[in-house]
Amino acid sequence: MAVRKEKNTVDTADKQQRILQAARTEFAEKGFDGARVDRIAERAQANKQLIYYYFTNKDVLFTRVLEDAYRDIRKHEAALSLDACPANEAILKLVEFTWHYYLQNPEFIRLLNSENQLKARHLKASMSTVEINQSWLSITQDLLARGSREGTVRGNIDAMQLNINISALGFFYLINQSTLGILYQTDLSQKAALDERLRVMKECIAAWIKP
Amino acid sequence: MAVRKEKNTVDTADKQQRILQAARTEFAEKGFDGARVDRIAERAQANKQLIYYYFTNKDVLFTRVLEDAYRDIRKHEAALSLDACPANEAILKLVEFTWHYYLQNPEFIRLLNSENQLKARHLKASMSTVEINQSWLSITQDLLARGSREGTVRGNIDAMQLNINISALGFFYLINQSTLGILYQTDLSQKAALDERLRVMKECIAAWIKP
Amino acid sequence: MAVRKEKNTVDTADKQQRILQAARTEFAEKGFDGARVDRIAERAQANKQLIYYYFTNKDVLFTRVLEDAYRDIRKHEAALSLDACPANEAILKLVEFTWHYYLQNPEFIRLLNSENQLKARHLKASMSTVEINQSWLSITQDLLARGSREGTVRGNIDAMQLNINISALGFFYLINQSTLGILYQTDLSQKAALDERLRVMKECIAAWIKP
Amino acid sequence: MAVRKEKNTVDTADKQQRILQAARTEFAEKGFDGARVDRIAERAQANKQLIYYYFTNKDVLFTRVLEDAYRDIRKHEAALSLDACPANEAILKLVEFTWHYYLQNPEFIRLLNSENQLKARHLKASMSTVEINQSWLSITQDLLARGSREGTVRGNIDAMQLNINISALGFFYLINQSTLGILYQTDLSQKAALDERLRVMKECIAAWIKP
DNA sequence: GATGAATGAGCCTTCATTCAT
DNA sequence: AATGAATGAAGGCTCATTCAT
Repeated sequence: MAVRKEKNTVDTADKQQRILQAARTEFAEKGFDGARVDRIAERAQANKQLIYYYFTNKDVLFTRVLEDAYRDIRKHEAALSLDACPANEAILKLVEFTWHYYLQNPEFIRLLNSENQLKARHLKASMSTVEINQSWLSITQDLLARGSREGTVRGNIDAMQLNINISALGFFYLINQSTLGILYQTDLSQKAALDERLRVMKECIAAWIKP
Repeated sequence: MAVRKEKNTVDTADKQQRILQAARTEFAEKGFDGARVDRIAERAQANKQLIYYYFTNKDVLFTRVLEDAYRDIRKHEAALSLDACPANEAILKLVEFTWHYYLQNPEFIRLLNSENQLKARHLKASMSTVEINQSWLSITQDLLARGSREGTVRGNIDAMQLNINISALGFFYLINQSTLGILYQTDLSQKAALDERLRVMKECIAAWIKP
Repeated sequence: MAVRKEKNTVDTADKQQRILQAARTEFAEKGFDGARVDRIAERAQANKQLIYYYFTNKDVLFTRVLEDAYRDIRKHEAALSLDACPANEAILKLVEFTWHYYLQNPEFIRLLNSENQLKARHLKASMSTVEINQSWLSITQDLLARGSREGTVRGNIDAMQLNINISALGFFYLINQSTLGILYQTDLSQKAALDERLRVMKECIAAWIKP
Repeated sequence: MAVRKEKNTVDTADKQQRILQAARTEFAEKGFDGARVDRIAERAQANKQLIYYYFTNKDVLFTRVLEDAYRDIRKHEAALSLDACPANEAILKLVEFTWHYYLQNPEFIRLLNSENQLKARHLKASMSTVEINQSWLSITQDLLARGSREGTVRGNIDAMQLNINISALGFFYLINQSTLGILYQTDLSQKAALDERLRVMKECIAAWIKP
C-alpha cells in the first residue's frame, strides 16, 4: 500500500512535470494563442482533463511554464563562477552564458516574446516573478561595482542597461532569425554564423564597458 | 461621369486602405493568431466579407500588412540625408532614426514578432520582401565604406551585424517593455527612460564602431 | 449601326448560350447544391452579375438548363427513323439510342439525378416540361401499337413501363458507375464493359417484349 | 457501479446511433452538399459538437452512414431463404426483396445517389465496403449456377449484370419518381402503381432468365 | 486521482444575391 | 448591356472548458 502511494506520488509529480514540459514546448512553438490544450495533452501523453485538474486553465499553466523558465535561467546564471576573473572578463562571460543559454533553450526567448505580445498579463498576476529575477540585477550590479573598483570597467554604467544590452544583442538575432534569414538570404542558424554573432556581441559589449 | 468614376476608385482604394490600417493595428495588438477578422472589419467600419473580397484570406491580408510595414520603414530610412555628415555621425543618426521609428510605429516591431512566431511563413511566400528591404543593407554598406575611407569608422565591420546591432538594442527594449517593466519595477515607457535608452544605444554603437 | 446591333445581338445570344453551357457542366458535375455561381461565371468567361441579369437566380438558371436538356434528347429521339423496320427492332433501336445518348451526354442523367434529389422542385415550376416530353410517350405508344398489329411485339405492354425499363437499364449502370465500379472492382467505363452492357440491355428488353 | 457504467455505455452508443440515424435521414433528404450538420444535431437532439467529437467531420459521418446502409441491405438480403425453391423463383424473390427494401428504406437509394454525385469519394476511402458487399455477388452467382444445373435458368448469364438489372428496374423508378410523376402526370407512389411496377419488373427479369 | 462525454462561444470562410453605376 | 463593389446569412469546424462519474 505504502509502495503504491509512493509510486502514485512519484507518478503524479512526474505527470505534472511531463505536462509542464509539453506545455513549454507547445507554448514556445506556437505562442499562447496558437497553442492547443489538446496538443499539450497529447505531447504529455496525459488526459486533457488532467491538465485542468492540475493547472486550472490555460493561463495558469502558461504562468507556471513562464515562472519555471525564469527560475531555470537565473539558477544557471547564478551558478557561474564570475569572481575568479576581473569584472570586465566576467561580464563577457555573462555575454557568453546568455548567448549559449538562449541557444540551448530556444523556448525561453519564445515564451518571453509571447508573454510580451500579451502585454505581460500573466507576469502581472504572478507573485514570485520579481523575486525569482532579483539575482539578474544584483549580479551585474556587483560586477559593475567591482569593475569600477578594479579599473577594468567604466564607472558610470547602469546595471539594467547592461543587462538589456547583453540580452538584446543575442535575443534579437535569435528571435528574428526567420525573417532576417530571408531578408539577408543566409542561414543564420549555421554554426559559423552563430560563432561570428557571439564574437560581435562580445566585441560590442567590451568596447562599451571599456573604461 | 469621369468624376464619379474617379470618386469611386478613390473610395475603393480608401476602403482597402482603411482595412489594411485596421488590420495592422489588430495584428500588431493581438498577433496573427489572436487577431480576429471580425474585429478588423469593425475597426475599418467595413463589411467583413469585403475583407475576403479584397484580400482572399487572413494570411494574405497579413502578408500585405507586413509588406507595407517594411516598405514604410525603408522609405523613411532612405529619405534620411546621411551624406551631409561624417559616416560615424551618420550611423548614430541611423540609430536615432531607428529608435524613433520604432517608437512612432509600435506596430512595426510587433508585426515582426508575430511573423517570427510563425517562422516567417508569410514572408517566405512573399515575392517582394527581399527587394523591398534591399536598401537596408546598402545604406549601411555605403556608410561603412565611407567611414573607413574617412577614418571615422573602424574598418572591419560587417554591415549586417551593424544593422542587427542597431535594431537589436532598440527592438529588445521596446518589445519586452511589459516584462522588463515588471522585473525592474519601473515604467520603461516614460520619456526619461526612453531618452536614457537612446543615449545608451548611441554610446554603445559609437564605442563599437570607433576606429 | 445595324451591324453593331446585329453583332451585339449575336454576342448576347452567344453569351447566354455560353452561360447555359457552363451551367450545364457545373450542375451536372456538382449537383445543384454543389454547383457554384462563381464557377459558372468563370467557366462561361462571363461576369457573375450577367448571370443574374439574364437568369434572375440560380434556380431559374437550373430550370433553363434542365428544359434545354429535355428538349435536346427528345429532339434527337424524334429524329430517329423508326418506321423503316419492324416495331420490335425499332424498340431495340430505341434502346441503343438511349444508351448512346446517355453516354455522349453524361450531363443529362446527372442533371436528372440532381433534380430528383430536390424532389423536382424546378420541374414543378416549369410550364413547358410536360409539353417538351410528350413525344417520349407517343413514340413508344405508336411502336407498341404497330408491333402488336405486326405481331412482332407482345400485346399488353404499357408504354410508360417500356420507357422506364429502357431508361432504367442504362441509367442505373451509368449513374452508379462510381460505386458499382468499387463494389465489383472493375472499370465499368471501359469500352468492352459498355458494349457488354448494351448487349445485355437489348437482350433483356427483347425477351420482355417478345410476343 | 457496474450498472451505472453499463448505462453510460448504452447511452453513449445510443447517442451515436441517434446521430447516425439523424444523419442518414438528413443526407438522404438533402444529399451530402445540401445536408446541414446543424440540422443533423437538431434531429438527433444532440449537441452539434458531439457530432465532431464522435465522427470527426461531415465526410466521415457520411461514410459511416453509407457503410451502415450497405451493411443493412446485405444483412437482410442474406437472411432470405432462397434455397427452398427453384433458382428461377428464388431470383424473382430477390427482385421482390430488392423492391420492398427500396420502398421501406427510401434513404438507401438516395444515399447511393448522392455518393455517386460525388464520384464515390467516400467509398473510395472506405476499407470495409467491398467486403460488406461481397455477399451481393455470391448470392446471385450461386443462384445462377444452381438454376443452370436445375435447368430453370438460362446458362450464360452474368451475376453482376443480373444484379444490376434487378436493382436498375426498381432503383430508376423510385429515384426518379418526382420527375417521372410530372412527365407522366400520375402519382407513381400510389399502391396500384407500385404493385404494377413490381409485376413488370418480375415479368421482365423472368423473361430474360428463362432458358 | 483520473477520465470519457459533452458543450457554448466563436472563428474563418463561403455563397447567393443585390447595389450602384 | 454590362460590371465591380458590397453584403446578410449561414456553414463547417475548433477550442477551452465543464460535467459526471
